[in-house]
Amino acid sequence: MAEPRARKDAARNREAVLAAADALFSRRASPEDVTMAEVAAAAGVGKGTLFRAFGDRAGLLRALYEARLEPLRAAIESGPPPLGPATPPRERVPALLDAALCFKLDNRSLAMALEESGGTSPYRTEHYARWHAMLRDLLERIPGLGDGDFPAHALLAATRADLVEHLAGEGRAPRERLRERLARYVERFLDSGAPVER
Amino acid sequence: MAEPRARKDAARNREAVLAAADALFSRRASPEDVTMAEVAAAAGVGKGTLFRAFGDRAGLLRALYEARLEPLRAAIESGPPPLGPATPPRERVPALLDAALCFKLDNRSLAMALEESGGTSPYRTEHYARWHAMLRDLLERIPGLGDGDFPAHALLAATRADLVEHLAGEGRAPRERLRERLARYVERFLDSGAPVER
DNA sequence: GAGAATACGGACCGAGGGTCCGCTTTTCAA
DNA sequence: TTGAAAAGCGGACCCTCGGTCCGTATTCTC
Repeated sequence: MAEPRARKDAARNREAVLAAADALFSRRASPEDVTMAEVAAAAGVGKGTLFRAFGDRAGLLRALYEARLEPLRAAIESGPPPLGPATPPRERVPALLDAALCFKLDNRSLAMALEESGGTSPYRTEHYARWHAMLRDLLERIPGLGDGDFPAHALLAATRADLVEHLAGEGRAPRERLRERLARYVERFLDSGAPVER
Repeated sequence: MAEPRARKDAARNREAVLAAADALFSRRASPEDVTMAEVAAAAGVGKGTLFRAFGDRAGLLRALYEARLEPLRAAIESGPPPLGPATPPRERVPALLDAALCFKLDNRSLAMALEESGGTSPYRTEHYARWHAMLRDLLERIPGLGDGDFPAHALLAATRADLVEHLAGEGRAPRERLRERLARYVERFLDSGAPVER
């Protein structure tokens, strides 16, 4: 369990790789054509080092993703409203989905690489489980909506990386327009079933 | 433009490949581990033939998918209600989405292979464009719902192959339960915004 | 400062998608 | 019917890429 603490050259190289990969994925259009050898070269490191540090391609992607996700995660777990835990579910759900969308917009190629690129299903990751569980719980706390499990999946599916890419890529729809459209969609769903107000 | 008509051995081989691939993809758990060489071998054909007939892996997948989709497509374009064109939008939308879900359930590995496996975005395919356009138009014909473009994407996203696989795979949720959950979700969306009746 | 532990890196491997080209089959016009 | 050009065949071959291996270099510990 306890990590025996990394040697300092190992730590340095790990950071170098992370930085290099980060840069490469931002620069390149398609995540497919960033090769592991390239990442290693860009980081000034051998392939062996890269693979020892991250296990395999998926591991590198996951580490990168997790790193970029960190601030958002913090904001959700202990930040101020509307993302933080003090927000009532009815407002927090749209806020979370908006945040997810923005994250995908800001990290398009990386998100694509992780969610789509072969082999590993995006639904089997730990962070998807977190998002889904949180959303499900919030939904079930909103009166009038019943079971939140499927809706949570369905709403998250509306923010999937390749859909976002499809809608935002090539200068199709500007960021704000997309956010608005998603917001309207979510709102419509939340308003249904519970004609509480008005 | 005009296809110069295929030679008969070419036609025969094309069918053989299609059949072999169909069988292989049904048999195998993950689409990833059906190799092109394998397909060729199973069809009793050389790799060259396979690639000449379908261009590349994605082409083969597309052709297979299109073939399996054909009956459904016919039912939608000219069949009886609730899928056919005579159905009023309010009932046709749920019917279409249910049909999409069932199709994914019945063709899990193939759908996974096509939608997910690297390179080509599932959103750039011609058949996605058809589904989306149809759904969008229907939605916009339902009073009270405004722009149907994004909702059409979002609703279709709820039937994506890997999500379906995630929910149905490993004997998690039985077919009927999934259909019901999707139906409820769609219904909730359609009921909102337009408190027409009641 | 010595020895053990750990990490380095790039040569190497295997798999799989895709191509090439000499040979066979089909087609079609005479 | 026939013969030659067009179309197709197939599997050896190539190349890229993820991943491994191992002799060498660096770091840690005492």
